[in-house]
Amino acid sequence: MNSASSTAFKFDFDVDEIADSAREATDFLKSIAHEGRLMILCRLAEGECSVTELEELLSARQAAVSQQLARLRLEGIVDARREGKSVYYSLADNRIQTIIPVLYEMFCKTD
Amino acid sequence: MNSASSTAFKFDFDVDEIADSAREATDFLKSIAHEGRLMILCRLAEGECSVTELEELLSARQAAVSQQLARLRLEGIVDARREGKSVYYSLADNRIQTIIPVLYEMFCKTD
DNA sequence: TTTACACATTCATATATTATAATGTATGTG
DNA sequence: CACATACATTATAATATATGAATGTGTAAA
Repeated sequence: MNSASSTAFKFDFDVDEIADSAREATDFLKSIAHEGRLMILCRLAEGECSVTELEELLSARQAAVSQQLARLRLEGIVDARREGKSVYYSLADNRIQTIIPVLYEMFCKTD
Repeated sequence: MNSASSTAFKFDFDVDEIADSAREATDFLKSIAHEGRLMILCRLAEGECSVTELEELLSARQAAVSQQLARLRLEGIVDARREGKSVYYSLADNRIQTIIPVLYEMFCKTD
């Protein structure tokens, strides 16, 4: 009697399935739940840009920015493209495009 | 030349302001970026329920559930109401109601 | 090919999060 | 009152995550 989808709650699918989705969702949320990464993603939502520009935007050191970018890259959230000396990053995951406006509405609306 | 809203990016508000919003947003995201907490919030989105029910839903120990609930309570995300022996939790933050359907759409849609 | 720049990676350390176990408190029941 | 149930809190240990310093790599220009 563990993952019984018998009664008790109104979910129309079983608990394991919810748990899987929850896991995916939290992985995603964790990767954007970081001040620097979120700012990077907000910036990238407006179009690709270089590491240097992100470095200035965040007033952070290059290594720190690069590290966050690496994480986002590994998770398939952003893409990197080299052009000359610079590397340009852009969004690779549509879910970011979906959630950014929602967050913007919640936290950046001046009313 | 720190919080210069001079040029360079297309943001129509300055960097400090973005950083503040980003901070608020990431605090919020962090509090929902946890498998157990997210499942709790999904459940509460359907209506209030007791700790025992949550305990069963998550197949987690009471202490663990209580701890996550405490965190959500402290952050003002949920409310608790005592009725007899049981304590019933419910959502106290509209932003949860806003974001849950978005996440559901992203991660739970069976297509 | 040397130098400089733009960026990535590695590693050590600090910090935050989480699970577990033990204990405490409030409520209801016989 | 004695006891069971429902939940909270605390301390602790394990683990994950972030930060910083140093070093490595690829590219371009001289």
